[in-house]
Amino acid sequence: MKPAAIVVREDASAAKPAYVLEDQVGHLLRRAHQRHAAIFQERIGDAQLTPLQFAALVKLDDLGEVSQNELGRRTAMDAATMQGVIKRLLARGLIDRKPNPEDRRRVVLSLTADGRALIAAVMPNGHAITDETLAGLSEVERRSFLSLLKRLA
Amino acid sequence: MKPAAIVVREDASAAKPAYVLEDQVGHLLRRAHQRHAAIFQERIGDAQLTPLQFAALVKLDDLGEVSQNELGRRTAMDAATMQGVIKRLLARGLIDRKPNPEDRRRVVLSLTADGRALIAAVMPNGHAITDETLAGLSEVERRSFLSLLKRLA
DNA sequence: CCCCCATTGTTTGTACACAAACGATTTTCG
DNA sequence: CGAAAATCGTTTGTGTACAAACAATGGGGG
Repeated sequence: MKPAAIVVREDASAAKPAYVLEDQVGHLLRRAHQRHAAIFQERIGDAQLTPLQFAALVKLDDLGEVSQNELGRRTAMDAATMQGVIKRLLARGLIDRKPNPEDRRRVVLSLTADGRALIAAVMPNGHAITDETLAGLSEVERRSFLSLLKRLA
Repeated sequence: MKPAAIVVREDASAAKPAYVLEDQVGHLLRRAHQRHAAIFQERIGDAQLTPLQFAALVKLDDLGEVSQNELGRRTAMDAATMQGVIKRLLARGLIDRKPNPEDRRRVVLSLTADGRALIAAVMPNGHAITDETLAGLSEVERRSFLSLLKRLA
């Protein structure tokens, strides 16, 4: 005869592990990113400036002159996305764009005076945004979180 | 006379804190999310299924019947985004949609047999995706990271 | 009962995000 | 040298993401 123990838990704990959406990294990363975007928009101080546009300006400020694809690599945007970002920054007169005489495939991007002024003005807000996003974590937790996140990215 | 120590470091460490794009939470969250999306697409096992569509199906599987806005709240999508997701799932015949007789503003969403079959088939891949995204972190680090991330989201 | 207000789902417009295919160039290598 | 391969920037198409405005409906409070 079959011992009862054999069928115990067939329906409960022994079942396949539940897929709890709220516990999945992907879902949590998406929500954290959404929250950050909301904080950014509210705090950056320039209603038109988006996170990607800000990132492009910051990198351009660092690098001086770069090609479009190179800037894309430094800011983790693909070439197609870069198109739109550059177009909008050009339209606002924040960046300059000219052909590269040494390589006719490339363009040379750089900040305009307006671009430099804007980035200088909103840079402190960038720090505040990072801070506000991490509010709720202690100093130690922040360091730990950022270090782990960096390894995932 | 002025002691030299007073002006030491005026230009270097004492300058305003540098804004290093690569160290900002927002940028890291964005990149981690990008990487996760790439892993998802490669591993989910259904070329048409996106992370949001998968999330909607999972929640619908949990809840049985829900309204569109309610499903949006449970999956962190706003009403406008939900429109597109629902439209594509309907087009593929994975979900069903009918009016709610008790409230003529609402619709009732539920999985079709095809939807249930698909979600059952790809659920294990969902776990594998979470796992692969967290590869590189130890068990302890994963738990720590997820717990901190959850507090940010 | 009726007016105010909240909620539901929809539409429009802007901005990422990426695959895929393209022409123009530059580089590499046989 | 010259053909193949790689890189650069562009375009098209699909799919999030969200603000803002909308009509239709539902739920009170006076």
